[in-house]
Amino acid sequence: MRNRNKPTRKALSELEHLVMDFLWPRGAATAEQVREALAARHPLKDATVRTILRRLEEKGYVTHRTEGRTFIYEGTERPQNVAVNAVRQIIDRLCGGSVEQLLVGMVEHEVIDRRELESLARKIARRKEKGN
Amino acid sequence: MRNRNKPTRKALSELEHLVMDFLWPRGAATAEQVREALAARHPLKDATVRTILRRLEEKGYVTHRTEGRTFIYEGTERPQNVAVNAVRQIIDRLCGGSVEQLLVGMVEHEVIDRRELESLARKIARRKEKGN
DNA sequence: AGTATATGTTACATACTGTAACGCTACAAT
DNA sequence: ATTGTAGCGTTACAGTATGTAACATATACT
Repeated sequence: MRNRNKPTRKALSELEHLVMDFLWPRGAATAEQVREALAARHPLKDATVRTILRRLEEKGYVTHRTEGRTFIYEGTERPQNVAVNAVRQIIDRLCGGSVEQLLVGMVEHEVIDRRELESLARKIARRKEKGN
Repeated sequence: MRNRNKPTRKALSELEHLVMDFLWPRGAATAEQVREALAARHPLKDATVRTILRRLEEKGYVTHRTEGRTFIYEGTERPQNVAVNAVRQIIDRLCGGSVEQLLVGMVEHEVIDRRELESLARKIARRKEKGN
């Protein structure tokens, strides 16, 4: 019901996503490390990788600090947060703002089983009961 | 855990979304009716509207049948289904495939309250118990 | 000084979006 | 039968996004 107005970052492109997939679990990395990591499935010149990193920074998904003359990039937000923001928008645009509608749909489409959902919800409710 | 492989339709652009926002609750409409509906907030030439409808059809969001020489457009899928597919992808790409991660995030970011979630889940579990 | 390395700047083809003009055809009114 | 009109088909075109990278520059070693 409420509406926490997050800055609504621009969406990630496919390649940008690939980079984040490496950066997120990893925490931080240099352009060269990113390039090496992607090299197997997606070989790119270093200039290309740096372009992507720069664009990611423009979009607000990463920041960098300098260490010597090397840029160390790091995600600004955890992927789940990005996920939540995206889902929030989906709920607003496609489910008339109703989380219930989404959950019902997810159960109907077997994204999650109704029993699983119930036990998960219970677990989350308990877990959050005291002290975050 | 399972992975119902939906065709992964291309995402809706802003304007396409506007059109669907009219088409979905409405059920079906002609290009002209769409144009009239959007006219207030977003005046467009009929050719433009028809372009959008054609693109929507290419993307698989609508179909049309002919009535006389007029095209009647209609959504192929309910918005909640589109939502569920989108969320499915988000879960895969951003939550490591874990619905739980998403739900936890949603509670943490107050997209839904933990108690609400629990009671909703309970309600859904009950409701779906018999029938369907 | 020369070489390797890291960043800065600029480019460019393709695709996607918003926007629409122009042209053709079938039906309605004269 | 002629012609205006409503409605579709085809084509266009500028702006932005995306994938991809070359070339220029600065700096740190050797």
